[in-house]
Amino acid sequence: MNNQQKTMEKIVALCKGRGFVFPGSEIYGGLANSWDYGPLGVEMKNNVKRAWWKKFVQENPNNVGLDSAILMNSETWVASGHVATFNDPLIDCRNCKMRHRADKLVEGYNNAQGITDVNVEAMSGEELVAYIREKQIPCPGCGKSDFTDIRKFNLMYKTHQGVTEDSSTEVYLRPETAQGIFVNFPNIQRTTRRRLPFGVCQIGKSFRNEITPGNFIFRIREFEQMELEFFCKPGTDLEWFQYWRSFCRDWLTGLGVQEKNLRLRDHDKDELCFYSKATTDFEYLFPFGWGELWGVADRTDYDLTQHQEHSGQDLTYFDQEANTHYIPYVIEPSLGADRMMLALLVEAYDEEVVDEAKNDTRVVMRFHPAVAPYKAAVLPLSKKLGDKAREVQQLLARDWMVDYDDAGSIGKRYRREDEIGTPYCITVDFQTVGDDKTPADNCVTVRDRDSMEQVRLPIDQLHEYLAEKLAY
RNA sequence: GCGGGCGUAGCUCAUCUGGUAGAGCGCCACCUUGCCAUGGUGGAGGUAGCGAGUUCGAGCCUCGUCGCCCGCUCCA
Repeated sequence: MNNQQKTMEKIVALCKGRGFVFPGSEIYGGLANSWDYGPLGVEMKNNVKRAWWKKFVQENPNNVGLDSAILMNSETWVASGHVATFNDPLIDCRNCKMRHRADKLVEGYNNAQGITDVNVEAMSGEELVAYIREKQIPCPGCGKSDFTDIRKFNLMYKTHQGVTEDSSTEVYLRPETAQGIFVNFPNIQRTTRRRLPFGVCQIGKSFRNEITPGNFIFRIREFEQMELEFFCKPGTDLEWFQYWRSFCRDWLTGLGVQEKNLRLRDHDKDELCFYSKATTDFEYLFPFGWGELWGVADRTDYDLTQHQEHSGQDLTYFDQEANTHYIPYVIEPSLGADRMMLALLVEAYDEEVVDEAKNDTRVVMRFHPAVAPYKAAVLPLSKKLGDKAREVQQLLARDWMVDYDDAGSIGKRYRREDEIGTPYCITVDFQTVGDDKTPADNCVTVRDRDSMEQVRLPIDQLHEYLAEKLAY
């Protein structure tokens, strides 16, 4: 099955039907583009985050973790540039209803006309509108020049700190987790006594009031990021950029993302953000097309320099060897946890035709064991075997999420587990417990989701067997 | 924000030109010594998004409202 055959409809239906992801606030009619992770979804998401943390923090000698606050001093966002640049002056064409960014409209017009003596970036909203009307700049959509006034769209969520709205301080919900790392750079460097290079990892929610969210959990307004800010000596940054670029790629493929569904796209000079020296987008082939999954950027010393200027604090690093102070350069691999979830859901989705004549297909989620919501399921062949089966489940539950299902035929239960991607099914049968004629053999049958092979082994070897299979 | 579409059981849908809602699947219980959906019996579950109007009567017509989906603008 290729990724175009795995339609978003199928993915969304499976997620809703099995408890991975539900539409947010559903009983009230929903809230556009908000999604809740259900019992299976939260297990899987936790697994994704745990896998990331393991590779990027636990096993990495250079990196440490952080969990900074969502609400930050508003000056943070002035320094980072978000207050200025997360504001888009949008304007609508009254004739064809197309929406444009006013500054881009003027820029495009000036470029076409060869006008170079106008500084668009310095113009206010009123000036932009006046300019557009004076020059009768045409709408790229329909050619007419009949525009509304500018409406400001700030992509940052704003709220108030303090009990009454009017007398309190405006604060923003962070639009990225990165700034929490930058402002803590001196604290972390001092308390961990790290020398460059070192990195700080953080997983957390961010909020962007996107004008157009969509595609299920691909673009949502409340999302979770897994970010690393890797601080290094100026001049070594491009080397580290390459290092993290391939490190990230290995992590993805290690979790089962196929090379053919992944492409690394380097930004050319025009596309680069104002702060960035080099950026690579990791793009995944979603059912709706290629979409950004991971951005690896060389942010230079932009952020720390900005914070040093705005805060008045010294954010330089003292290099013992060179006996000099400097502001480190930063490599930022930034990954969306929700996008990673979606990519893994798409990657795992598979349909098998069991019997063409009967039009019988089954859905199998071929998750990497590390991200599968349940690592195993215990299925007693009969409800009479419930006591023993529960015992087996409890034995394994100390270490893993293990499902238990005794409802319906055994075949139906295998299918249910296949559909939620459980890698191993363990059946307890009458030989396990024995009866009047035959003694108990204390063995269970373990069935592998992908190979469909069955292994019969003693219960006291089960834990060890699974531990080996599930090692990540 | 604009344009288009949609809103009947958990899911997929039916209900002929308006006459007080049905099916399949799923789910649950019991029976079945039963290893890869589709044995048997029984059962739960819908004031047709919400509100108003027209009508003797509205899921079906009209208006409003809420919400969702698709497209566009945007995604330092």
